Amino acid sequence: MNQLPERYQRILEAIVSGYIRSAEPVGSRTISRSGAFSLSPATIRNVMADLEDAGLLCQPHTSAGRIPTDTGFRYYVDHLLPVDSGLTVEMQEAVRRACSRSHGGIEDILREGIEVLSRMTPYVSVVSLPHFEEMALMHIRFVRLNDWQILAVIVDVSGMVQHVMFESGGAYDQDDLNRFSNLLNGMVQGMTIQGAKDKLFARMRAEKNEYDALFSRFVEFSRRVFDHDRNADVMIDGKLNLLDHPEFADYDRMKALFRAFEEKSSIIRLLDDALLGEQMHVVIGSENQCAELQGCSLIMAGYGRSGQAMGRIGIIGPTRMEYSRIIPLVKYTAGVIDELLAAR
Amino acid sequence: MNQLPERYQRILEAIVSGYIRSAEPVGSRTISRSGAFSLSPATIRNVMADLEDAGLLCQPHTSAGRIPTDTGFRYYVDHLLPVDSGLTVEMQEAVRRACSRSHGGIEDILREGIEVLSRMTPYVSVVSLPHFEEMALMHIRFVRLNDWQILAVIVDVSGMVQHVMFESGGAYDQDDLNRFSNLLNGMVQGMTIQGAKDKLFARMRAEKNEYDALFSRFVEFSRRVFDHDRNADVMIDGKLNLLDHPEFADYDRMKALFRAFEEKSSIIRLLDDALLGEQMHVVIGSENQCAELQGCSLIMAGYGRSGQAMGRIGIIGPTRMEYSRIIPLVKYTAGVIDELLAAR
DNA sequence: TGTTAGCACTCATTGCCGGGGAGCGCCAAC
DNA sequence: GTTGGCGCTCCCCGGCAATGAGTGCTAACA
Repeated sequence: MNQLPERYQRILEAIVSGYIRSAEPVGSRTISRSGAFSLSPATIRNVMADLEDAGLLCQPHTSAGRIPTDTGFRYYVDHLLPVDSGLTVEMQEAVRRACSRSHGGIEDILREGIEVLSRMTPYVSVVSLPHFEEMALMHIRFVRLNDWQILAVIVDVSGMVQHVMFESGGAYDQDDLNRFSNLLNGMVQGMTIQGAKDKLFARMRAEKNEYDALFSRFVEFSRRVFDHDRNADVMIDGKLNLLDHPEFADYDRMKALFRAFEEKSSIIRLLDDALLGEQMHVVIGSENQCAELQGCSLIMAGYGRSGQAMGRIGIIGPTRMEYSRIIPLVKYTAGVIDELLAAR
Repeated sequence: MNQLPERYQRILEAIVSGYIRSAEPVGSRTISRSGAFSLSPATIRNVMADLEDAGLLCQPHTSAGRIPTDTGFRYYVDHLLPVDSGLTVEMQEAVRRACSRSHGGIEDILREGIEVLSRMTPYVSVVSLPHFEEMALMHIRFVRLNDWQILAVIVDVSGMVQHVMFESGGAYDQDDLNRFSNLLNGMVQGMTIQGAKDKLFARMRAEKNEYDALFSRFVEFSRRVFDHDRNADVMIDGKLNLLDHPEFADYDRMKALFRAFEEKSSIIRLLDDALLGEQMHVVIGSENQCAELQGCSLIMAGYGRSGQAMGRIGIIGPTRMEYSRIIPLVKYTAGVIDELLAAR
């Protein structure tokens, strides 16, 4: 989209932010009387007609005001967003306090993060967890629960803990398991789950040692951890917020939306699709391919440690979203998470 | 409620099940033509007027058919429920297969349980987890993650696993921690969390041993596990099912309902309120005190091990619910869970 | 005494119509 | 390039009548 003349930009900006505020089509009179322009409605109408020809505005029906098209919102986000971020010190404080409250693993930090986001905005907040299989292993340990059950606890460097319970199929006391844990730790520490799995299988074929039976059992049962439910890879908070927006007042629309949140898979795809390289990513309206999420925009930012992207945190709302406030907010939140991860 | 004459019972039964099927007020003509009675609409009307006087039926407006009141549903459930349970062998099989699929802890079993319930019915399924604090401890173990972080893994007899991460505040190698784990296990195994906490505090005051610093740290940080979020004590599945029922087509009503599911606290209260002694418990319509859940009924059953109640599993739906199918289904599911718990 | 047919009545729902109002496009004038 | 004016379109809303389902009541019948 090539640059628009100054006046056109200002009028587009007025229409977009007016529409964001009111959720109603914006008419020429409204803009003329807003005081920002000393132009008559007729003049504004001419400009609006041109903006409509350019595909930035549209009319719900012949005699209604204009609303921005997705392209119009895109132009607004790319060129017209107020530099004054609208991110107050109070908001920054709230985000930082919430995220720092948790002393637990990364999962807790992220949960607090989306929780504060959906409390501070009238939208839905989402976050994708680090992909467990791709993370580096920090620790594996086996715990003897009783004669026949063993618990394997697996911790990755980001502090995510997974556990899997399996039948031991033999008599092992805790000292056996401790030795085995130490052995395993020495072998796989720092590797990814996938890498560890490969190495273990290779080693298993190569040597027959005393831990063989237990060991193959562990590999077998740990598949439940490794091939774990991808739906658990995303957390969502504030779904109810969306019910307050007039664009979702339609029952079927709302149903589709909640179905998407329940399924989670389309949300995961949406978060994953964005190039992990970019810091901020804004998907506007029909730019997302998910049928249930038509009419929604998604603002997201990557988080991670030492430059390594681990996942994305973001906000989903109606296309008519307060971009000027949400974009810096999401960006700031991702930054806070980065800091907290770096400090571990 | 005293016993009604045979004909009154049969007509009430016809109205209730008709209303359950159609969600529409049932008129005298409909019943007369259903074939079950060789009575004219006029006669039926007389009976219906009497049933209305008795408080079992009501009319949405003067010239509409009748719908059952909550009292009417209660009478239906208590006296008229078909003995033929409506629980097919296929349904039993499906429940058993789903619950047995998980080889993990009790949490997985329960998750599969409510998942199959909400797939087999058009309602919401809920389950309360065993109260962690009241469960007997099976195992505590400490894992050294790195120089400054320690992970405590706590397993209760039902197989629920909780973990808490804390700063060690000193140098401990894994062997230290193993010794400490063994010591602790010897002390608290079989006790409830609450009992263990009390004992640990007493012991801490009495003796000063080499693990003191670490130990007090563990107690301090484990409060996060012990005083954990009660919202996690209930799982809910199939919320979307409710959107298909006409009684929740009203936007505000639906909003309130989803808010209740998001908050979870009222669901927990509802599940907890029922006397744990009773096997089956049916709460009909306004019998529940929760404002957001007006117009809903709840059918629940206790599950547990060796006669000891651990929690409750149930189904929430509109007052107009298929009681004849759901009551035996919930009962059966709870039974399957009992069996699986007994087998561990 | 229980059952039935008939009739008048009530009330929600639906479709239709017309007025009011918001907003636009176009045009002519400045 | 800007403005005022005019006619036009379309949504929205209230009123109105027709429809239909279902009731209560009453009188007649077995």
